[in-house]
Amino acid sequence: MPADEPTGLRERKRLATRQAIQRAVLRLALERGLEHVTIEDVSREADISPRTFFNYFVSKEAAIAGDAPDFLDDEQLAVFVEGGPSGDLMGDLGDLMADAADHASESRETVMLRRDLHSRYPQLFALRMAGMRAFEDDLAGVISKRLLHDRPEYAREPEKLASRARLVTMVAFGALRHAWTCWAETDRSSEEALSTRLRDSFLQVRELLMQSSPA
Amino acid sequence: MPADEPTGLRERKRLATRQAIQRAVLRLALERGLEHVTIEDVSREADISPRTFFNYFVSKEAAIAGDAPDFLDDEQLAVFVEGGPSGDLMGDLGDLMADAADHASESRETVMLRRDLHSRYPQLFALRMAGMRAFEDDLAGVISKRLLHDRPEYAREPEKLASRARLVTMVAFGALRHAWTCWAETDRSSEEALSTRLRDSFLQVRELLMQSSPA
DNA sequence: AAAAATAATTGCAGACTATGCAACAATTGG
DNA sequence: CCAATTGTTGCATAGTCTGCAATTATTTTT
Repeated sequence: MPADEPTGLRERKRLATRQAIQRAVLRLALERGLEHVTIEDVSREADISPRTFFNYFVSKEAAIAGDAPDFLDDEQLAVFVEGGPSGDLMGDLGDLMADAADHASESRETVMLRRDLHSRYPQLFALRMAGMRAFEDDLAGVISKRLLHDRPEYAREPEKLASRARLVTMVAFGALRHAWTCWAETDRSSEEALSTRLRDSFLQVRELLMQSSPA
Repeated sequence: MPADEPTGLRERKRLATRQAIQRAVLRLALERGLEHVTIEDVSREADISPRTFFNYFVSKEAAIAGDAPDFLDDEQLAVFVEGGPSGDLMGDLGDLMADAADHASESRETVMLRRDLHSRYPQLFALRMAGMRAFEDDLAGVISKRLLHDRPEYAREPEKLASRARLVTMVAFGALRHAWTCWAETDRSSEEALSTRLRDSFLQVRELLMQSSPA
C-alpha cells in the first residue's frame, strides 16, 4: 500500500515546519540554555510568526519533548499479537520497540539534539515520558491482545486481562526509560544504536525476576 | 512544660500554608475544571497573595502534583538494604512502598482530592510521576545497596551495578504506577488501601516474568 | 524585654506564555 | 480559473512567573 510518497505539498510543508520548529528549539536550548530561549527566538529561527508556533505546539516544552514514536506496520504488530516472533513476551516487546526506534520518522539530527538536551536537563526526559500517554494506551491495547493469545483463559476475566496488560505496559515503559537513559549516557562518539540498548534492557528485565528469588 | 514539639512556629505556618494551597487548588480544580482555575483564584482561596503562591510552588501544576512521598525511617531502610524482610526483591520493595504510603505526611483529604483529580485528568498523573525524579534517584541508591548485599560480586563491576539498580528502580516505578492507577479506579466507597494495591502490584511483577516464558 | 538578625509576605513592574478572532495567503480540486 | 479548504499572521487580551524592594512576622541575642 505505502508504495511511494504521494503526499501533497500542503502536508509536506506542514511536516517541514514542524521539524524546523523542533530543530530550532533544540538548537537554541543547547546553545544558550533552556531558560534563555523564548518562543519569539524559536519562531525567528524557524522563520514563522510566534502565533504560528502555537498552531504546532501547545508550549515550548511540547516542542522540545517531540512526538511519541510511530507505531509499526500492521504486519509486524500482527506477528507480535499472535505470539511471535520468539514467544517470549519481554523479548518480543524489546524487538518491537527496537524496530520502532530504527524506523523513527524523526531526523537523526533531531534525535541527537534531543539526547544531548536530555542529558543536560533530566526533567525534560521525564516530561517526554509524561507526554507518551496516548502511545502507552495504544501499547496496552496491543499487549492485551497478545496476552489473550498466550493465555486464552483471560477471555473469562476481562478486567484481570486489562489490569495485567497495563502492568506489562508500565513495566515495559520502565525498560524503555532504562534503555534511553543508558543510551543518553554513552560516549557521544559511540555508535551504539538505541535499538541495541532497547533489546538489551528488555532482556535484562526478563532476567531480573528470575534471579531475584533467593535460595 | 516544653512538650517536645521540635518544630517552631515558623515551620508549622509554612507547612500549613503549603497544605492550604494544595487543598485549595485541588478543590477548585475538581469543582470548576482545571482550566478555569487561576493562580489568583487559588491564592484567594488559600488566603495568601498571588505572589506568595510562587514562593511555595513554581507553577499551578506543581501545586496539583504535590510532593513526592517521604522516605521511611533509617531502620526500616536498613532492614531492606540487608536483604529483608522476606529476601524477595520485588516483594520487599512492595512492602517498602506500601509502608511509605501508609505513613504519608499528607492529609487523607488531600490524597483523596488528588486521586479524584487524577481520574479526571490523567495527564496530571503522568506529570506527578515526572516530578518524582529526585525520589527515584534516592530509591536507586537504596536499591543499589540491596543489590550489592544480595550479590557481593557486583562490587567488582560498579557500572553494571548502577545500571542494574536503575533498571530495578524503573521497573519498580512501573509497579508503582500500576498500583496507583488501579487504586484510582476503585469505587469511591471501597475502603481498599493504596498500600494493599502496592503490595499486590509488586507481587504481580514478580509473577509476571516467571510465567512469560512459554513451553 | 528590647534590639538585632533572620525569614516570610506582599505589591509592583515587566517579560513571557497562550488563546480567540478576523483578515489574508497559499494549496487543492473541480 | 474559480471556489473551497487549510494555513499563516497580527492584534487584543488574559494569565503565568520572576526580580526587587518595602513591610511584617518570627527567632535569636543581649
